[in-house]
Amino acid sequence: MVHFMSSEQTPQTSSKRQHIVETAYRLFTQDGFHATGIDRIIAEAQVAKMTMYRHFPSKEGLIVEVLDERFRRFEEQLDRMAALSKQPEGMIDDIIEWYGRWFNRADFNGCLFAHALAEYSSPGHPVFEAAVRQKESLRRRIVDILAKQRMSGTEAETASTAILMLIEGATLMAEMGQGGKAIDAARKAVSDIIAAGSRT
Amino acid sequence: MVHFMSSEQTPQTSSKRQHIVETAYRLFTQDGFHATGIDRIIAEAQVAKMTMYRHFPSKEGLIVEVLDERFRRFEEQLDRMAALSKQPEGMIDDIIEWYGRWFNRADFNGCLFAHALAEYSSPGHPVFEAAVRQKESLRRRIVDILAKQRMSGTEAETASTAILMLIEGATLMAEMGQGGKAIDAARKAVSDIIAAGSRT
DNA sequence: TAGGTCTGATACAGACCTGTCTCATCACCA
DNA sequence: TGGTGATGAGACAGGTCTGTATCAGACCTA
Repeated sequence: MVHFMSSEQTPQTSSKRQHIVETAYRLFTQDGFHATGIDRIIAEAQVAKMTMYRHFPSKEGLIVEVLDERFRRFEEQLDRMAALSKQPEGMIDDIIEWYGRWFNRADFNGCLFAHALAEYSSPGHPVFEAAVRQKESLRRRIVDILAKQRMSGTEAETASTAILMLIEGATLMAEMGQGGKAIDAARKAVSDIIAAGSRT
Repeated sequence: MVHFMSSEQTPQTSSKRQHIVETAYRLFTQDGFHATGIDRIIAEAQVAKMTMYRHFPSKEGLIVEVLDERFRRFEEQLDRMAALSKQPEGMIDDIIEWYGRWFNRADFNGCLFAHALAEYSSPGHPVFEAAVRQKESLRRRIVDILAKQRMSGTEAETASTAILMLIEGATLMAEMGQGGKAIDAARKAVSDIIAAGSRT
């Protein structure tokens, strides 16, 4: 019964592989992508270099996998949050508060996807595309929530863009140590935007 | 008449020095800070390595100088814009449109200050601090404009934070090729926020 | 026990990194 | 003309980078 490492995702993911991804995530978040070397990752993950290169084709491949893995977790958490709240009215506020709690975590260090855009800014680059996926998905979720609140399609497109921008801007402010103020302002701005959009 | 290179800013800035700063700015913007090596900068600026190291203490010092220089240009342009428009009512819209024109430039590649925060995320780091200066200055300008529109102090603090977040978020969206949509949404959101703030 | 797989450890190649040093040359100015 | 400072060119040191190769041992399963 010969079995090769099936490409991409194995049903039962190797624990070594997962550990490498988690360590890389932590280091990429702390120090950035270019500033974090493979040697550092394998040292802190306590695996051999060849173990890492057997699981990932290259550092770039590892970065994409880290982003995709974080994207999956992001989706799971938002799905869970959506399942909990019954009516759509408070869901955007819930997302804002969820970001606020994230900002207060000791290991918060900005949005890894936004940082990936900063370091790999070429459209078409696998890292760039992985980052864009997350931003597009978040905006799509906001559009759906606004639609459930009976906002019209064109209004929801515009409002969701504004709300996404507020979230991204708030994350940037949180990197500068002003997360609390940012969340307060975002909460109020979202309320103003939705009120204006529903008033039409 | 012996004259040393006076520290920091010489009245008549060396043209070599300025050329290095401009080349470094272009490369840092295109490829990021860590991904851009000194060798590349001096090759494209067509100066010797020692010329660069005589003008700047280190790569980090060059980065800070590039950011500070861009910050000065940023301030100058906003000052000029403020001097042109007579009444404060349209000034925030002017800033939004100004960002919109920037997004459409061929050499647009996101905000260098935001990228600096992504790559140097430690508070206290000179690069980090240089980036924070620009964001704080922009918010301060918005506060002043809102105050001139007779918005109350506490309202203006919150609204300016929201508007800054919209601008930063719009810049991120523009990096993903959605600058037009972002500007439209920002324009409307700013209008909603100011209307709600003034209605109080 | 035997064979195959995964892993750790480590050396290595080749490139690139920052920063220093030397030396020849050029421009300017007294 | 002679001196002075700025510059160009390039070697160099010492480190780090990504990625590959090799070999010995651990582990599991037939």
